[in-house]
Amino acid sequence: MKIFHWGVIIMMTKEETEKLKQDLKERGYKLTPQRRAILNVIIDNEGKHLSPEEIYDQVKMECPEIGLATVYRTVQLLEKMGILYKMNFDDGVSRYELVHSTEDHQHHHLICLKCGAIEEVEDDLLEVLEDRISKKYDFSIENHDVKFYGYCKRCK
Amino acid sequence: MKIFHWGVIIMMTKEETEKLKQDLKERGYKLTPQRRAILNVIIDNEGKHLSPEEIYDQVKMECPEIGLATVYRTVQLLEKMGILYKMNFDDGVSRYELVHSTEDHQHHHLICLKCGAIEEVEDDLLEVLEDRISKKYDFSIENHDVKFYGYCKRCK
DNA sequence: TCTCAATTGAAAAAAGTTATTTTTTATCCT
DNA sequence: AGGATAAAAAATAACTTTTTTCAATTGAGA
Repeated sequence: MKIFHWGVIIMMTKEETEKLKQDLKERGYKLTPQRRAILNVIIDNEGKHLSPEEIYDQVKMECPEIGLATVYRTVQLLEKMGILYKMNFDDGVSRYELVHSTEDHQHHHLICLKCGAIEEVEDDLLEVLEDRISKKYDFSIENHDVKFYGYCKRCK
Repeated sequence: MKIFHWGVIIMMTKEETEKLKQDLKERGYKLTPQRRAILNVIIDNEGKHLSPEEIYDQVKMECPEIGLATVYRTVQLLEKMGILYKMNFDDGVSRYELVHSTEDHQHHHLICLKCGAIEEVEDDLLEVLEDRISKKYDFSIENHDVKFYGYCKRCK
């Protein structure tokens, strides 16, 4: 386990690594050091919503010869496997976060218009609205994407 | 008024054109034929959520010598003036729609995962949720972006 | 260890968007 | 109307993010 000045770096446990290896194998994919390193960076930065470029910068510390294309390919793969969720905060890059297997709906995001901070909101409360829309528009809802723009406690 | 095989093309009325001219003048901008043509295309295609490229293709019928950069500059300007709203449906391009001055909140969108159709939903119903979030997270909400992904009546 | 398909890094290409430069034009002022 | 002037347009280049190509490498299983 590596320790940096700002705190403890969380890594995948042996069991998590085995689970990942298994998931990949089932689909005919391989567990390479690059893929493990990329996923580690994402786990280490939970809640930060890293872009491919940012993941690349971090992962190069562990894996200096890695290419940016590999990062793009890997996050795409992890998204397809349901391990990552791709999001867009209109800042010109795509950002990824870990899918929390405990939640059944995608959580909401609060985006500060001044400092750009992104906060996650567990609260859901959309069931009533979704039910109403499903019926009124004859549309079966699979997922939602809810963002609130405004000013955070530090900026308002 | 031009008639095409698929129906009637709606244009800005004299009054609307005058209003636009006025709005532009107040900010030191000019009403050029290109800007008028671009806005006409957007009005003609209400509900279609055109991308800059799509606007460009349409506007070239009226204005064959126009450049794509002019379309980009114009939609940016119209967005800054509060006439257009920029949106992102994760299909790789930004899309624009007219701001409806009658509604006080941005409406929601239903996006079909199969055919890609985008439907607008007037229903709001987010006040309760927004109140709760404002208090719980000490975050003042200015706007929201709510998308529901699923299957439309034709595809489900 | 051997084989083979999957994966990688490097570079080029694509795709979307923005900036630069020169020329044109809409508006304002007599 | 005509002329000055600042804004806008066209054309092109540049830029940014993401994807593709391809030869070389490597992981996983026999």
